[in-house]
Amino acid sequence: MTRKRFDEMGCSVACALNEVGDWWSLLVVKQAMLGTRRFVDFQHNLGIAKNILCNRLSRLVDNGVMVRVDVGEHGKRYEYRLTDKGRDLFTVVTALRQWSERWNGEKDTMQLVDRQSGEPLAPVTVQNQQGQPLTVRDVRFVDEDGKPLEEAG
Amino acid sequence: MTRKRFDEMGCSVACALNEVGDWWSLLVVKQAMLGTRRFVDFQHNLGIAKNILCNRLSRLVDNGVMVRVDVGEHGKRYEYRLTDKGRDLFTVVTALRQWSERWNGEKDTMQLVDRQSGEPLAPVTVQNQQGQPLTVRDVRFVDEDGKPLEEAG
DNA sequence: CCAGAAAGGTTGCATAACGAAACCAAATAA
DNA sequence: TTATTTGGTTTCGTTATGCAACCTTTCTGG
Repeated sequence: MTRKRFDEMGCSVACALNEVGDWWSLLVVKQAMLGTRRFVDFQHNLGIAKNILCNRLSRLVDNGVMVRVDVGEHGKRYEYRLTDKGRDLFTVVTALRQWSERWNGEKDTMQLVDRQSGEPLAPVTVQNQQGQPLTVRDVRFVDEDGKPLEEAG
Repeated sequence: MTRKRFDEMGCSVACALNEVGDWWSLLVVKQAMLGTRRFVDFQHNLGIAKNILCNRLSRLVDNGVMVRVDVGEHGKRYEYRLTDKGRDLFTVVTALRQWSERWNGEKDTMQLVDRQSGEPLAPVTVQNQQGQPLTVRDVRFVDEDGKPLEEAG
């Protein structure tokens, strides 16, 4: 019995979850955003089992989220770094972090600030073209022809 | 061997993933945002096994992301609806959707538009207090005292 | 009212994912 | 040279997942 495949459901959310939807992948990406690059550092900072970490890094590399860079003199020392695709997950990770802090309280000692001003970040929001924030009730789901979807039932 | 617990790692991202970090939870939430409320509708629209769906809905209710509302005349017909906490995941789901569309191409027939103007949404971004978009390189990670973190190693 | 279908689960079983620890080869440090 | 670090793989036991069958209560058609 293989896990349900999410990349053929015709849903981009499912497709994204197929790549980073397991328990560990986004945490590895988040850790990489903090500057971690070496296998052992991921292992110690996350408290993840070695085989799982090995598997996750391989999957992230296969999916183009990270790259394995050879930094050894004779080729047996590696670094794992984010690609542009991986760095682009910053929005997702930050939205998730803020959501957790809003609803579960401040459980994180770490804070993110604007490097230039030193001020904390603004809450991540969905916005329209004019930059006004939108809730899920302010949007409509339409198909490719622009017709509204009624797929509740 | 129980799964690694993410809610005691001192990381709000991990804490969030502890609640919605499995393969299915965010898809259930996304489906609820489309208007789905009934057990069988989730089942058919997602193609999820009944016991898994049952388990996920229970977990989402336990975590305050959804509520089970009794809609039967004599109490055996239910609806599952998003709470405010659940609706607040709209940002996360939308960021994930847009990320997937940017990097994996348009695999979704569905589009989100502003209900008022009918225009497509703006890309979700992390912003500073002035509303200027920030990448991961534009931010600094600091501890509670404002001192920069150097936890790469 | 009665038969059948539908809603919302639960249970059993087989397979896949996961975690901890042991083991291992190459490269580096002492 | 020996010890240690790095980046894994293997083994084994537990947990998660998928599928199908079953079960109870509630609608629905006649």
